[in-house]
Amino acid sequence: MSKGRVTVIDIAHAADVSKSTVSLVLQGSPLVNEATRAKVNAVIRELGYVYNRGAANLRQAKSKIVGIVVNDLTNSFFAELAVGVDMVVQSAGYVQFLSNTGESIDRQREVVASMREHGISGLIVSPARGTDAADFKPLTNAGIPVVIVVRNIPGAKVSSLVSDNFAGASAAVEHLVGLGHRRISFMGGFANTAVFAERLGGYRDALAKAGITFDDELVVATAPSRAGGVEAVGRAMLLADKPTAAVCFNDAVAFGVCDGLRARRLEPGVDFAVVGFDDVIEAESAVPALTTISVDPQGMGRRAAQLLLKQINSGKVEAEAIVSAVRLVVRQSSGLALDTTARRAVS
Amino acid sequence: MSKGRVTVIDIAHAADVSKSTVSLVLQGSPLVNEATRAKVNAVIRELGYVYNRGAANLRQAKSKIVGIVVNDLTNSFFAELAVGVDMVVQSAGYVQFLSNTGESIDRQREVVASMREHGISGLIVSPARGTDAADFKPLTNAGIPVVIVVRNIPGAKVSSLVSDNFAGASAAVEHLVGLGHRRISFMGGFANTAVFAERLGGYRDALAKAGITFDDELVVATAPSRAGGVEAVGRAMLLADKPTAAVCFNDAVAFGVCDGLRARRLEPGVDFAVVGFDDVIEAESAVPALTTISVDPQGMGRRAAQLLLKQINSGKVEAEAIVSAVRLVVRQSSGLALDTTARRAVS
DNA sequence: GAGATTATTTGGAACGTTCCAAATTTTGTC
DNA sequence: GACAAAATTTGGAACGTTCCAAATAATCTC
Repeated sequence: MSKGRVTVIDIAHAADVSKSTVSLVLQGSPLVNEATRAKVNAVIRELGYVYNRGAANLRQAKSKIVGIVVNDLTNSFFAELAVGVDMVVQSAGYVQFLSNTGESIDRQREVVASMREHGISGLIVSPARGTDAADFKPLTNAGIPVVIVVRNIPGAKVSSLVSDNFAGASAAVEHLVGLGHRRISFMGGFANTAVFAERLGGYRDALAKAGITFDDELVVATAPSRAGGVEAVGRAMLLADKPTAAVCFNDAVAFGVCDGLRARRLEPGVDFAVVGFDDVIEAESAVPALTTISVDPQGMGRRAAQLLLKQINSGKVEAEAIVSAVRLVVRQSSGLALDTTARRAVS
Repeated sequence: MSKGRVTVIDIAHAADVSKSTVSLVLQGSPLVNEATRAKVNAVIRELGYVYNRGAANLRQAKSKIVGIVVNDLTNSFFAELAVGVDMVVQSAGYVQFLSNTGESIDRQREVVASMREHGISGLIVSPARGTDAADFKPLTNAGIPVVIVVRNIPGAKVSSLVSDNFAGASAAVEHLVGLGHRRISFMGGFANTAVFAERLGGYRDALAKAGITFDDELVVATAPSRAGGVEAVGRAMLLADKPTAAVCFNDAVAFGVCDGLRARRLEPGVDFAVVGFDDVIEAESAVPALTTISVDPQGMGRRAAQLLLKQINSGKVEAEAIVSAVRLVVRQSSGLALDTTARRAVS
């Protein structure tokens, strides 16, 4: 009693009841008499008892732990996502294992295995590039619900929650066309990813609808990072028929594009229109404020967590695919209508 | 055998050995014969056995779980920190509970309690503002090592790892003085925090060493965010004797200061020198690139994790206070020497 | 106040692992 | 091939909880 941790049996002795009764109290069962409940609770506080969830799980096989693995926590988009998940998970009385894979498939496999050993009862994952659809089979086979977020994995028979990339890119193009642009570039992103394909699809579709013929040269794929954005501008500006606007793969790229423009003495939002994708937290306060497609990563995190919890509680592993609506947020980086700009430049 | 999960006993039966032997194999004990080991391992793979760490912990009272709670994961400084922790924790075979408190003391208390119930064997915490030194007493009493990072809590008898705020601010001032500045403002941060006090202390000390008298008006405390930086510039520019340079509480503030300067048609790094603090990932690629005090949050995360693991393994809870060295990284935002700038402006 | 109800409490037996002490097998020695 | 020594294997008994069936206590009914 002096050394080891305080257990339910210690409480039982001290409160002069059986361990079963203590257990009932712990679970807030209505079966126990108010007086005994009070007595037990008093002893619990007095002895500084701490509940051992591990032992409980062993018996009930139902942990209050979910796992979340993201491919790049360094990217504030994913950090926001994690925060969103954390919020709902926390208030549902769960706790989350969080791991960062840094886009490494091996690491991802390791952490998922480790989480499984630790008895997670659900998993949210933003998969590393190149993740195989079969990688989550063991989880689902064991009845552990999995929700894939952000990046879809074609063929995986698990739930997914991705943003409407097609509609987003499409809206960005429409916006630029509305401002008078016709040479619109698509900048950044790795070409062999599902997200890239979806966004590029939206871009092409909107161009077609506007009667603008698609020009291969205007899509410049680079790393989806700030540096990638800088590189993209560099390549695009080598063209004979230069673009006057760009829809970027994501906000990081968009910021890089702004940097690159400035390095060429072009002011984003004045001399060149740029639209981002994601609406990260800095997008609003940047100069110029970034016109972008808002996907509300924190909200996505919350929805993903809600979906996961729903599946955990319902006990059915039926896959559900949600595409999350996005909306265009017009700020300064896309500038005024082209005509106006032209007039200003002349005067 | 058909329904429930595969257990060590199932393996034992299938491999025709005892459960003890299986356990030995699982732990990689040298006591077991190579042939049996191979046989058991084969069966393990074949049956798709997954180790139940919960059950193991119950017996050994030694989990492979650490907790990490941060006050604001949305801030990329802390996200980086978490990634650093994750790296070493992962490769040591541990897994981490991560929770975000969003500066809420109540939430912090909740998650720490929850983590404790889940049996963490160590905790790394970047405490929410206003955390009481006594809050971690129960943990340490139970022999669970705690490492406080980033923000020190005076009086807490636990290990801590903070960056050398005094030296950092001091170096920033020296750098600016070296460039010829004499009206140097200190911008951003909440005045009632330990970190603020330390950085302001370094600032004052360096001013004194340079023979510049400290002017109260030049320290403008605001929220430690981008918006706070904008606000700070606004306030500082109301002064009769305006500053020509600023050392900022952190990089977020510094970016805000740049925004604010631009809004006033001043170019950071040309018309006004700004130095940040933290060296977040965007500092390098921003325009202008931010001169800042590099604290390498990811490195801090790694060191914190190493310290924690050391304490977990050694079994002693002796508190250790580490202050992590910082270094000045000169980029463009602090500009050229004042004279030069002046000459350029005239020409 | 006896019998029937209802409310409360309670000992085991799990859960899946590790540990211990002891049993068994193998190897070595002469 | 008998004995000792070393190597390997093995049954229980934990660990701290929850669950079940059953026991006990309290209340009601006439």
